[in-house]
Amino acid sequence: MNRKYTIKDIAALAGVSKGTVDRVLHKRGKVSEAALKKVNAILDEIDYQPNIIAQNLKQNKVFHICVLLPNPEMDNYWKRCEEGILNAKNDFAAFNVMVSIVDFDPLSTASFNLKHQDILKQQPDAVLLAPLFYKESKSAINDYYAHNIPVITFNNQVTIDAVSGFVGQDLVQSGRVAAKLFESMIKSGGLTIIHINEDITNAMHMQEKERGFRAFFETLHSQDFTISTLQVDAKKLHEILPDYLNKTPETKGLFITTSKSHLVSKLLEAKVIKDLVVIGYDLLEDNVNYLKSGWISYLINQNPKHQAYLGLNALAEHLIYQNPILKNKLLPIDIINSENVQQYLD
Amino acid sequence: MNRKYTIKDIAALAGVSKGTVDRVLHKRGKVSEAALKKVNAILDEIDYQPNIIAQNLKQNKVFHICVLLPNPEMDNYWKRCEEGILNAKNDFAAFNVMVSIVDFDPLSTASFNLKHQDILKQQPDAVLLAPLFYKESKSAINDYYAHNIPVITFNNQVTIDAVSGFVGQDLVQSGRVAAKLFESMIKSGGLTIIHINEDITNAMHMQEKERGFRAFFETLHSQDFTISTLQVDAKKLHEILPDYLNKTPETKGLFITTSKSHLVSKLLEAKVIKDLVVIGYDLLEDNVNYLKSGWISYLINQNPKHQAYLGLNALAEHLIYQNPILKNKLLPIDIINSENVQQYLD
DNA sequence: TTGAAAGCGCTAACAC
DNA sequence: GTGTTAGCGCTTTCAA
Repeated sequence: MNRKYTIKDIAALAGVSKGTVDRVLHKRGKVSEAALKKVNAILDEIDYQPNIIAQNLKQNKVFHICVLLPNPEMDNYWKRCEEGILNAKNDFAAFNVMVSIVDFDPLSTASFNLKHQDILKQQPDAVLLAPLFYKESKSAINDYYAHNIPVITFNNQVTIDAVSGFVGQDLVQSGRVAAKLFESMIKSGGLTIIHINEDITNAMHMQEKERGFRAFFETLHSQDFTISTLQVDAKKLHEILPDYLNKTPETKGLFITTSKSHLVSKLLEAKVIKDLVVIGYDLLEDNVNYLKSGWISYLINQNPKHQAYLGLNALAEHLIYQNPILKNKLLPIDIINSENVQQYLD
Repeated sequence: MNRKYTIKDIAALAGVSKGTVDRVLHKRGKVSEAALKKVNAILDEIDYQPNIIAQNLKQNKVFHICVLLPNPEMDNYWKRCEEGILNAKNDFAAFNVMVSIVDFDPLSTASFNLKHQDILKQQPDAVLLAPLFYKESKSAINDYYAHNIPVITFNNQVTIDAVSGFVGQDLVQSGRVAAKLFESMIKSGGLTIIHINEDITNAMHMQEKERGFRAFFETLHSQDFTISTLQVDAKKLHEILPDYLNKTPETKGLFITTSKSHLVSKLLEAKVIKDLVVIGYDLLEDNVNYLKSGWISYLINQNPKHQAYLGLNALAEHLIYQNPILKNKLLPIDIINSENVQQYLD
């Protein structure tokens, strides 16, 4: 009674062979009206759950998933993504899922295109993609679609029907989270959104965060806050920022829309500019250190590791179990301070 | 070349039969010196990974896990645990893992003992346990240990060697997180820790949170804050709290150590007592509503659903794959405000 | 001490 | 149209 029904059971109950049951279940091959009825009658009564283990064993297929990822050596952020991918790879090794990471130069669209072609040639069963470059990614996704290869994107969203799913965060909402944190710490004054450009790949990210941030204060209808935006190149930060702060003494908070808040904190520390609330993104080592020493008040965790893990996970389960792929998997926007950071690092 | 080695391959390479390979791999049965050497020589050269799918299929075992849980109808908190359990149950249904939830009355140790005996009689393969009552839980865990049944506890920690593992949060650290949040919002004044007792089962929880909270301010070495503790019965809150606040006008913040912060907010709302920072626990519906309307500043998420899910997950993977059980799995201490609450509810 | 063979549940090729 | 059968990788029983 504990045992689950098998096709053998059903065959016996319906008075037909296992083959016929299989044909009914999967609507493959020809089945007579009479047999169809008998089998369906049994299926209606019992709760048949196919044994996926046996299914998998029989198929004995090797699934191949490619991951198109910015070179993890270039940026700690992608390193953490890689960790998530390796975790998932490990989890599914027993299910004959092979994972190859193909990395491209995050500063070069040419490199992206090249590596994309490499993957296409390999004819993988599915692709996980960090779509850094909007136009190129769109074109790549269409290529995969044409080859019937499901694609999940993570980190950056590319709105295109050819993509099977997305794993990431609501960036507009993430701007609102930062805004709310400022509002809880500061009663009034100037808040400056700082976009630190190292390359152009984050442009969309930064814009959406700014949008959410400003929207929050607009709905507040408060005259107490003034919001400004400062767009600055990472290399020029050390000249521009101190100057800016001198000219705007009413500034009480800095919202850094990328993971480079440690650059800002380093400057503030060097010039001993205290009493500024700094909120940034991502648990990079430098950021965490400044969080612990108080130069950064909060970090918002984009959870790159988990994003990548979930993306690969979804693809693997899709291939193995035919699980449908969620169109949009939005992860929580984690608020991190010096006291809860440790558990997020593990 | 993509295919993995099978015992058949090894048998062929070593010039023995599959049976012998199996005996060597699992050290079962008698194997001649010569055969042992040959097989081991092959095993040293290749990277053999047993096919867990086939292993599982062959064993065709149904695993039975019992969950001893406070009745989910009594408290929304346990309801969320139940959801996590059902999720995990669903995930492992394909692997012949059966999960039975056995609920006890969270106000009665007698009920706990009774249900524990019920489970013992069922002789499950593993047990997930919410050890509400310290003494009784300890005794129950010892019983399971005597029957060689692995036990994972969640939510409450019971320090005893007979337990296989624990999934939960560092409660002392969680008190520190709350303290840090207050410190970021309030420059000086009185902070009151409120323990709302409905029953005695949370006593340990509350004490540890208080310990972390006070420790944070002690290491601050600041004279700006005074910390007090208020222990109050839920039914008497409406008389005692307003009185207390009247007598201590310096009070700037309330730290509610249980999930009952909505009771406090309800009172503050009714009496229109604003400008008090309230921090509480858990994403119960009432709490979330007060968070959104601003009567609660932050909630700390204990993530009961995920705790239960991970506990069951660990037991299932232990039974299926013989995965070792982590002694202590500490979950992140999530900081929730009105802007990031949504994603945590999904 | 060892090999051969059956069988877990399912699929697919093959007779009839 | 339908039943039979072989086989996925592994375990286990049974002879030898």
